[in-house]
Amino acid sequence: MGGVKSKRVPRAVREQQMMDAAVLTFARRGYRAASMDEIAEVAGVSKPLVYLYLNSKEELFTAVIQREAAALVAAVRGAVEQGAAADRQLWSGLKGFFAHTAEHPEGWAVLHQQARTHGEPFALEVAAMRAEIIEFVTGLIGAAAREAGCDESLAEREVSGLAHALVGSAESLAEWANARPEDARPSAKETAATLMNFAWTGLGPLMGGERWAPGG
Amino acid sequence: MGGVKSKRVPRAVREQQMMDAAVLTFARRGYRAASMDEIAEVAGVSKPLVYLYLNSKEELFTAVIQREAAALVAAVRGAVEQGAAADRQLWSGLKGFFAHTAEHPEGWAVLHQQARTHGEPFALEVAAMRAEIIEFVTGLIGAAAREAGCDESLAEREVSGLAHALVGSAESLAEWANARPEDARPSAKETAATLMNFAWTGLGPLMGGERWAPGG
Amino acid sequence: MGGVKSKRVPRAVREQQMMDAAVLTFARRGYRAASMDEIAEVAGVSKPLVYLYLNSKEELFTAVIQREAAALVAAVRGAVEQGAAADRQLWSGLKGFFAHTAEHPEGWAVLHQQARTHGEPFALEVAAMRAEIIEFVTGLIGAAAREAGCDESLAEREVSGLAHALVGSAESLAEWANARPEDARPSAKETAATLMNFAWTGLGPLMGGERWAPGG
Amino acid sequence: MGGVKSKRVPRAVREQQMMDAAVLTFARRGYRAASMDEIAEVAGVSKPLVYLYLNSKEELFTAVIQREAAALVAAVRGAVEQGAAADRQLWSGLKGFFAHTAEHPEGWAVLHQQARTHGEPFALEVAAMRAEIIEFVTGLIGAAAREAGCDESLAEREVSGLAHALVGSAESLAEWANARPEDARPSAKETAATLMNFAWTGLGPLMGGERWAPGG
DNA sequence: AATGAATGAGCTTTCATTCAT
DNA sequence: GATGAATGAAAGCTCATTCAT
Repeated sequence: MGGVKSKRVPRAVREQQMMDAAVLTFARRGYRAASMDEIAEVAGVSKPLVYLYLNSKEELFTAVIQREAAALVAAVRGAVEQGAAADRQLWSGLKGFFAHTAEHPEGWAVLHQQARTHGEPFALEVAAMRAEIIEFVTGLIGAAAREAGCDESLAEREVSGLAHALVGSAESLAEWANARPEDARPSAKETAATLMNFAWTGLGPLMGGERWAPGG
Repeated sequence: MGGVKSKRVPRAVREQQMMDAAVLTFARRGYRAASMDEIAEVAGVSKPLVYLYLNSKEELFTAVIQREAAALVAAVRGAVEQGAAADRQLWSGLKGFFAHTAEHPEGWAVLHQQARTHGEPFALEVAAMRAEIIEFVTGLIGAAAREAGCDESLAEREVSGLAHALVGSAESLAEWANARPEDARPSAKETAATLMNFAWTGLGPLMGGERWAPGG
Repeated sequence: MGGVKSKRVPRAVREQQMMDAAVLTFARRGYRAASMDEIAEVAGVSKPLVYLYLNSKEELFTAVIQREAAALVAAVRGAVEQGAAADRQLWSGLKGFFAHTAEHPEGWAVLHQQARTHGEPFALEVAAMRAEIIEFVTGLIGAAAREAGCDESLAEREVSGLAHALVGSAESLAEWANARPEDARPSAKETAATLMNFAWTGLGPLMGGERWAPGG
Repeated sequence: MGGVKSKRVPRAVREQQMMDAAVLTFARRGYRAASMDEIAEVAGVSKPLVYLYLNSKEELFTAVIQREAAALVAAVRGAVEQGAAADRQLWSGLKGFFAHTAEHPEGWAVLHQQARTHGEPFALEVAAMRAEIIEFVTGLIGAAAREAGCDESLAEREVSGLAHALVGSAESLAEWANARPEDARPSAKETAATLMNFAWTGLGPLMGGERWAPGG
């Protein structure tokens, strides 16, 4: 591996190559089992160069987490139909989320599986990203409540729980979708639809035949 | 830990002590970062004894996973009100689930965070347990559909997605609840209620003021 | 392994069982790689009992070497036709030697391969046995010289070298014979004949058509 | 040992230093008892470097065996007077053999004592080298037979036995010579002469006063 | 006469990290 | 900008040996 030997590459580019290699390797082996040797080899450079640019395994991992987290948030934010109704905003955001996690399965695996399970410093990094998304969803739920004209009926705390449940189920579904064999893997749209039906309509009404549908 | 030095303990007992220590240590450090030295120390025995009884780190981890998975499944099964309506069964099962994960946070962390992220052999162990629960939930959704008189309206595949979404959101909530500071941690009942409202009623109806409530 | 569980066996018998197990295990694994655990298991007893009777791995090995060495010397001495001509004595002694090493391949392997290659204390034990045999052979060569009427013609030192060469070649042949596949393994008599032709007649005369034969 | 601290040595050189150290240590302690720690220390490097270059104890041992075997075969081949009469060829080859084993006692000990007694993979390595030499000796015996005009008189199988006996006795003598105290150690020439007298002339004729001598 | 329970010490191996060029 | 050479520290695992019964 390591592809074509390309010497004398500018620092910024090399750093990205190293982080790409790191994402792959962390996803494949797990944080601890991934060795700097393998990362360097996959990146096609010598180990000292990795240290020269990224300083240490911890810093490298942190850098990777931050890069992947930022990319994910950007993808979601970019997908949301700003100004639309709450359910439409959620729907579009979810499509963006599932599309990104499907296109970057290793990045998602690093964020969702590795970063959260290998010590506080890394977990906090992910928590920060998650907080951003939770805040966004919380806002949406509040907006939906106002749209429905039900002021005060939802306690702050209840909303927080709901937002966590929603985000959590989205994360679970993303992992589940990526783990499926390629030929049975649902599209981002399908996954988002499943979640909207589940979370917006609710199982009870669903049983009664109701469905959520992307409205006007 | 390490507690009182109790020498000459029968094998069966020592094995449980070792597995207790292992659960704690795997949860605290992660599978790879947990050292057999630390596990032995926490168990209050020498390392060779751990190897004598549990053979290797992998086997110890597997044994731990199996024990914790069995305990969790037993807790959920034991909590379900058999014969009740589908929503009541789900409600009681969820209470059992959240109660168990709250009482055994390390066991839950090992199952949810460690076992699934450190290689196929371990992940498969958890997958087997998960399959058991998914099957149960799938059955409940089917029952609910029949109760509501909506034959055929739910495709096999849609049900599977919904079951995954439900179980996934329960897992996420359990993790979230356990991660909260102790004084802000919701009770199992509260967490179960949040999830029932979210998943059974649905966000849409919820906004309209509807609530799910444990019916007669 | 370990055969039938026979409890409460007198010490002398148990010790022999243990040494049998040790011979087998040392031959199979080598001195260092043979574990006291395996020896105890093969002997069908618990490890502490081995220590109670044989004290340590070193002492066990020493005891094994001494027993096997004594048995081999006894076999050779018993086979020699006392009073016969020198070449007949050698011939009968060699037959005894090859017969014993063929019937006790593990014992021979321990003496020849293990005892000599794992430190002075053990090597000396074998050297003592070897000295006994070398002395016997040296005597035979001296006798042969007298029979042939060639006094003084053989220096002390030359005789010693010849005796070593003869014994060494016998040892090599024994190892070689035991290492052959069972169906191609020569009998003790055949091996002894090969050696007599080689060592007594000599390759030169042999080429001229001469052969050694067990004379009257 | 460990000698002068010479830092930053090219890999090829270091590898030879490590193998030198390994030969010494394996000969002194035996394969199993030799620790990688001691080998590294004798080589004057850190243990990880030994692993970096030689990969594992098994591979290191194999590399050592192959190097020493090749050196021994080269020494013998180089010493043989090609084209001379069969006995002269044998005589010169033996001198080369005993000279090499005397100059490289540790290498010889590793080949003869350690490699053959620590498991198939290593034993096969030595067997391959031995087969080369046996083949050479077999050829010589055949040539001698032709020179003496005795066609057909020697069965294939008998020749094989004789070659093994000859090589075996040479090996035994080499070991014996190296084991003697330095002041009583025979020269390579003396040892070769002893063996020629023993093996070529034969004890019987020898007793009658005949001697083998390096002919014209 | 015999054993289940237990350990100190040591081994092979790996890894994150640095130095000198 | 880039690397071959090198290591301190620790991890998983095993073994000879002993204690208490």
